[in-house]
Amino acid sequence: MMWTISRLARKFDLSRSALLYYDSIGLLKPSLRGANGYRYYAKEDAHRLDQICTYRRAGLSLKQIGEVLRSSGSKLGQALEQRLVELSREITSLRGQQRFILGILGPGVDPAKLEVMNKQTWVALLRASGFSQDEMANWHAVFERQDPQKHQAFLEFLGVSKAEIEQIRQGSREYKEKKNH
Amino acid sequence: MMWTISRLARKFDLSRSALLYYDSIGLLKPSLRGANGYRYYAKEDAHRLDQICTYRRAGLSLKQIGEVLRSSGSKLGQALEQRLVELSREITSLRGQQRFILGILGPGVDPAKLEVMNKQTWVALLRASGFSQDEMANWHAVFERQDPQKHQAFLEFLGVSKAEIEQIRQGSREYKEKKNH
DNA sequence: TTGCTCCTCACGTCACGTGAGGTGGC
DNA sequence: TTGCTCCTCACGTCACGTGAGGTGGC
Repeated sequence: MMWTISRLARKFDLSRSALLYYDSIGLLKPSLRGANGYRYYAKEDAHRLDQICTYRRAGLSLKQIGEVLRSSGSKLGQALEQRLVELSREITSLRGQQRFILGILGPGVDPAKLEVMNKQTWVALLRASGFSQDEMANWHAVFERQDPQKHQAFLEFLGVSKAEIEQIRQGSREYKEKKNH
Repeated sequence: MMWTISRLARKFDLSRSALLYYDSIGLLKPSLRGANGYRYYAKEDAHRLDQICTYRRAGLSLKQIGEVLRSSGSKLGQALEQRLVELSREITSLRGQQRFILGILGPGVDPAKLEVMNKQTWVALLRASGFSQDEMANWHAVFERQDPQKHQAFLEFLGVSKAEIEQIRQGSREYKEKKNH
C-alpha cells in the first residue's frame, strides 16, 4: 500500500516535479524514504495530497494550503471566503480587459468568437421574446429593489459602462413598480 | 522635452523598476543616455510607452507587445483576438473556482459578499416581475435559436451546471416558440 | 553641504518544467 | 544486459520589487 513518486503523481493527475516541489517546501513529505533515497508515499500521504488538490482547485496558494492543513481546519472558511473576494476582483479585472479589447477592435469583430454578452444582444432577445419597454423597466426596478448588488453584477456582465449602469440603477429606483403587468 | 526615468514613470503611473525592466529586455530604450549614464526619454519614447501601457491594459504579455510594435500594427488584431479567447477561458476557470468554493462552503455563506449570480436569484427576480413559467420557457427558446453561444454563456454566468445547461438548451430547442405571449 | 535622483548588480517571487549527470530495481 | 524509474542539483519562467553600494545634479 505504498506509492512511488511517479505512481502517486499519475493517480492524482499531477507531474512528478510537482510532488518533488511539494516535498522541497515541506507541504507533502513522504512517510518513508528507502535506503536508496526513493520516496514512498503511504495512505495518509495520499489523503493529504487529496486535500491539497481540493484546495488547489479552489485557487488557494500552496502557502495558504499549508496553513489551512496545519490549523486542522479552523482557517479553512476564512481562506475560502477571502479567495471568493479575490476571485470577484480578478474576474472584474479580466472582464475589464475584454471590454477594453472590444473597444479597440471596434464593431468589426466576429461576436461568435467572444462569448461575451452585450446590451444590444440582450435587448434584442427580450424584444424578440415579446417584452415591452415597460416590462423591461419594471423588471429592472424589481431587480434593483430586491438585490442591488446582483443588479450591478448583471449590468457589468452585459458590458454596460459604469456611467450607464449608474443611470439605469438610478432610473430603476425612481420607477414605480407594477406587480402585475 | 526630455523625461528622466522617475518622471516618466510617474507620468504613466508606473514604477521606476518597471521602466528599468523594459529597458533591460529591449522593449523601451531611452533615446538618450547622459555621460553619467542617466536615461533621458524623448517624446517618441513616451509615445511608445503609451502604446505599451495600452496593450498591457488588454493583458498582452511584454513579449507579445514587443512583437506587435515591431510588426507596425499588422499583428495587433491577431494578438487581441487571441487574447479574447484566452480571457474567455480564464474567466470560465475562475468562475469554476467560485462555484467549487461555494460547493465546499455550502449554503451558510453571505451571498452579498459573493457578487455571484445564481439561478435561484434569477428565477426569483423574474417571478417577482410577473413572468410566468411559460414566458421564461419561451424566452429561452428564442435565446437558443438566435444566439446559442451567448445562451450558453448566460447560463454559465448564472452558475448552472454543465449537465443542466445541456438539459435547458435541449428543452429550448424542442419548445414551440410563441411570438406574442 | 544636504537631499534627492540616478546608476548597476543581484537576489526574491510562485509553482513548477526541463535538462544534466548519475544510480538502483525488475 | 536492457529499459524504466529513481535521485539531486541547477537553471529558466514572468514582470517586476527590493535592497546594497556608490555616484551625479540642484
